[in-house]
Amino acid sequence: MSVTYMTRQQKAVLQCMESLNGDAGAVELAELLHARGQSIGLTTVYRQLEKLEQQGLVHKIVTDEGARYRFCDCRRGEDCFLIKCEQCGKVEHAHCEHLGELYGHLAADHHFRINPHRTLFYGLCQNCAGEAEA
Amino acid sequence: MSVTYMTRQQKAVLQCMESLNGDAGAVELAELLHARGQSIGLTTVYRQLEKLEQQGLVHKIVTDEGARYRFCDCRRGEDCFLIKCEQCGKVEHAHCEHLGELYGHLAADHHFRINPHRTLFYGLCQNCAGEAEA
DNA sequence: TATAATTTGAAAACGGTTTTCATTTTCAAA
DNA sequence: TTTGAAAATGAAAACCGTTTTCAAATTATA
Repeated sequence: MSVTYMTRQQKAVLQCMESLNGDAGAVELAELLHARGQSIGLTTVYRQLEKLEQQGLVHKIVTDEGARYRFCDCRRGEDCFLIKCEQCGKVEHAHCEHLGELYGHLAADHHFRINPHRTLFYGLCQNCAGEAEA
Repeated sequence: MSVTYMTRQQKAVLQCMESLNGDAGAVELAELLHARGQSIGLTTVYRQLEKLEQQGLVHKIVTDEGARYRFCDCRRGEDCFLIKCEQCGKVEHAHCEHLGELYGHLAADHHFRINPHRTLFYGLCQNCAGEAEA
């Protein structure tokens, strides 16, 4: 990035991701931008998302129904995780204080260095697990 | 499944998955079957994989480059996990005795019931992590 | 048999993503 | 300021894994 300026489109995508609560798909994001009066081609949205991902500002989460992107406001290290409910489909972001230990163990003893920001757990969320029991 | 017979194609897909060491994509599997002299349409391969998945015999793992399927020989409960190396792209299957604890904790204290067979960790495998350090 | 139900597979559709390429914008040099 | 090179944009087309469609083939049941 030896570039000194930011294009209108770059700013728009970054801002939109920053203000985003949760995650969004690329097409969804383009629609959001259009709704806000920003004219941006879908191709450019993809390109900017890729850049932001490379800079570590945005995380790309691949699910069974396409990629989702979320702004990384997570400065809490390795204790955050993403889970997609297999029933209702929602992707949630949560924290667990034991995750760091596990990842440390996986690195030290199993030689796997986990990237928490792309790792996606599948399972049942509280709501759906509750319904399943009832 | 109130059906008493198995079609030639059903048998072929099941056998192929059973004999598979590791995981394969649907197209890959169809090619494998053709190479073995089995004539099967790609559509049927997809359909059989879906059936096998519903029966719990085969797991579908969604990665950043399409779905992969693997035969479930895992009777070891919740200690197995799947990890895709972000560098070399290989999906590995490994075991960790601490995973069960974590999943228990996530269920009890965070109300998330994890499905270990679909959950995919991203990170670096031993090889690639070694190279990164050197 | 005859008929109904299931399975198959080629072709078409689908949907998210990437590529292409001509145009526009920006930067840096003159 | 021009001017020419480099970078960014975006519409259209290509891509690719997957799903749908539908007519033909297979199998079960009457």
